[in-house]
Amino acid sequence: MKQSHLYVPTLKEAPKDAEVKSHKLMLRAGLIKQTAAGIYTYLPLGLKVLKNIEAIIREELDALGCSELLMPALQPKDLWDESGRWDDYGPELMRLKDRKDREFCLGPTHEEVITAVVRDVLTSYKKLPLALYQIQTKYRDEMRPRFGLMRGREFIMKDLYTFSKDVDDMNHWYETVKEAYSRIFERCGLSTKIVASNTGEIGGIEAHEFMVMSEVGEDTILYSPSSTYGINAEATTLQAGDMAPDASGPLKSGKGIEVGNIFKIGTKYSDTMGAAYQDQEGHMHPIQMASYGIGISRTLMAVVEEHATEDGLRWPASLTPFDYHVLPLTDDATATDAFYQRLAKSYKVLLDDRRERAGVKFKDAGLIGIPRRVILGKTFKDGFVELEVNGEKETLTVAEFWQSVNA
RNA sequence: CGGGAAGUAGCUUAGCUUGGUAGAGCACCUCGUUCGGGACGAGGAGGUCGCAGGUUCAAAUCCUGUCUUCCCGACCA
Repeated sequence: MKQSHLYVPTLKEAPKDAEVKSHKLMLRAGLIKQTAAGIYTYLPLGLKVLKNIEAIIREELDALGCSELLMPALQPKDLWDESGRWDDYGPELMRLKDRKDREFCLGPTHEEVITAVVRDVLTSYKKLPLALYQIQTKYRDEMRPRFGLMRGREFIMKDLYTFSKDVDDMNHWYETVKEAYSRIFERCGLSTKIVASNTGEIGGIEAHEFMVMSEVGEDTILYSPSSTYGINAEATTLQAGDMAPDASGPLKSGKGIEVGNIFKIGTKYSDTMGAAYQDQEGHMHPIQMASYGIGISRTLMAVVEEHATEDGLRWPASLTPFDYHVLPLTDDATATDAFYQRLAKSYKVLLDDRRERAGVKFKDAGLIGIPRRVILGKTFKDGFVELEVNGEKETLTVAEFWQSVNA
């Protein structure tokens, strides 16, 4: 990909609206642009990373036997009346009317829709279990959007719903997805703590959240430094210094970014919306549901927050928008283009073909943070390139370079 | 929603106290010199000073209202 075609509007100075590191950097590196409070445009570079996160999620969930579908963002009030949440949800629900005055909302979550989608079909024990997920834009009319992608009014989320014949099977899915979530975040370069939480607006029996510990996090976490025990402070009367319930030592307190959550819902929606199946004896039972979310746009922000320096992004190999950033500093377009074409056969390559001075290219490359940088400079005509990986620079002959990249 | 702050060119901002019709840096266009870590010089383009009303001979500046954005808090799958 030629940089002149990609639209990467980098900024020397961050807009004054941004305060936290990740927000400033995402604006400066040309990943996002604010469109309204808590509403962002994902620019090409940011979108590429989002797609990489999504690909990891799809791989892990598909491996569990989950299937992807896509539900509408625009949802009729009728469904929310069935569950009772039209009245329960409060002003966070984005409500609107069509030209005939029929009421709708922009979905903050999709329990109602998914239940309506499956209830006519999942009427026999033979069709259970089932696990369906989507990646979709969600809407919440937040009182106070915050910190760029951290808390938006429109954000991208993966939501998964499982349908089970009994509590044991639901519990099995719950544990299986919990493990998959840990793998997903690990592959994204994030270390997460799993903490017990409130079941909140969705309702249900038990819930856990996946937290990335960070000083810009909005949740307060109590955790045991010597075990895996952790709990969201809003779900407990425990305090920092108290003995952990697993007796592993005194609890510590820290801030966390909630990047994922999992809920055992039980039968709240199957009861109110009539999702039931017949067992072998012909008896009716409500379907046991669970739901599982990953804030994809928030995960992007958490990755930036955790990995970036004050001066630039730093992408984990699994998420990087490009494998190589090629910076030609000479006028020999023919030779550099040939080099680029060859490398691009095997890798995702960003070629800085802009007619900019070397300093500008270096600064922008540092901002964008592609892990491997190839500099085609003064000595390129003599058969040398410079390879910079994680700030470590070495000079190679072109032949050595091709050998090293196996291309 | 309570408290605080701020809206002047794409970004950062000066000017506002003491009213006289807008200035800089970066970015952009032209020319020249530069040419490996955000170059320099000269010239140029770009602004309903968030919006509306009021005071005044005159408003970016004073007054009122309103919208927007950010921060703290409360709230929150």
